[in-house]
Amino acid sequence: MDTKQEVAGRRMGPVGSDNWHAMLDGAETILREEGHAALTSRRIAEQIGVKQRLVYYYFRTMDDLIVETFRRMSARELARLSAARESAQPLREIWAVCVHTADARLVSQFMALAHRIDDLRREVVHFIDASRSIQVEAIAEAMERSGTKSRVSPAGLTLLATSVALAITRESALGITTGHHDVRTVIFALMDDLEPG
Amino acid sequence: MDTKQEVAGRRMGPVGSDNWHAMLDGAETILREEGHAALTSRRIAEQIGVKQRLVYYYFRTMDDLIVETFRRMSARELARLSAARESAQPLREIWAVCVHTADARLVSQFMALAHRIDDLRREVVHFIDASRSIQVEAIAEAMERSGTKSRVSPAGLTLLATSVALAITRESALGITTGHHDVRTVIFALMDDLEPG
DNA sequence: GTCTATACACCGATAGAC
DNA sequence: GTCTATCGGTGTATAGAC
Repeated sequence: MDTKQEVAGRRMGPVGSDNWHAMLDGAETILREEGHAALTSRRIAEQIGVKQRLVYYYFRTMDDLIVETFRRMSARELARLSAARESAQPLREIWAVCVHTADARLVSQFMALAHRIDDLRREVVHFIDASRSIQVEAIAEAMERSGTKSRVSPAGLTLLATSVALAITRESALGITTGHHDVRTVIFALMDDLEPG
Repeated sequence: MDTKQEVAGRRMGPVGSDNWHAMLDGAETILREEGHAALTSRRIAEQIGVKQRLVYYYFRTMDDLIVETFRRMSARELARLSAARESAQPLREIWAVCVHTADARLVSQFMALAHRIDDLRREVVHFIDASRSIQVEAIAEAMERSGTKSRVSPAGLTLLATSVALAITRESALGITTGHHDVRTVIFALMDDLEPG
């Protein structure tokens, strides 16, 4: 994690260094608290106490920085999902990860940015594919182990669960709660069948 | 629809006039095709063939224009939902409205902007509340009429359906289709029970 | 009503010193 | 590695003529 880069003859800062991480931390904070409009090189520099020029020493463009921010975050999230997958109660743990760590605001900012930044869109697609794979495996295994029959395939159940998890976090952030409790009850009843104990 | 306004002594263009609508049309198009970053007064003026100054004759600020764009669009959407609600097959019609007209890109742009613009966030909350009311009523009535029993309340079913409808449109736009077919099958099976014919 | 012209702030990105 | 300084561009918004 100390690879120096050189792009088109320009000296670049080491990937994975303290400043590098600090800048991504700053980007995350700004995105979460102020939104994409405030995510500028100057704002990031101010946030972590360096000069604006330094941002361009570590990242070739602002878009690069944004993509890297998402990449680091999604890697972290996938690691959490993998860990949950291998826990004693995979389904409940995965549900907890989906509901508690997916910051709805951050997600909406990245989704909007993915519209414009092709590399980011590719990363988003990769993240959704990868996380869904983990979830589908977990559900398929739980169905087999518990002998539960369902009209819905593991892939279908996964889409259902992730959809409502995201909707619940998004709406909660907006102060909307209609139907949330009822859906949670259904999800937990389903998990009681699939993952007893 | 011809109310002239005056704000802080500044002459303002008539709400509902041709130019007023043209500007909102332009804003929608730009948001859909280029994203929020491209939504500027200059870009809108260019889009509809007027000078940039005119945008500020019809709208006090860009944020006002954005809020108005969402307001007009959500009113249109609510009208569609109401019409679907009173059709022969309300559930199927409402599902069609949710899946086909909710442009996932536009939604993500507005959600991201709502982070920053308080008035927009209020409009978004109002829209979600209003549309959900219509949907819950439709489902409750269908359950009663068909005598269908369900573990899930109408509000819960509504949240489930709207969540997956949005997820399906969003993911389709990204080229992801895992589980989509299976979930659609479940939804349609459910509607076969609730709304025979 | 619609325009020209413009003030002013801020942004991304780079050159080059230390 | 980190900095000062700066260029060129673009954004919001307003004053005031026609």
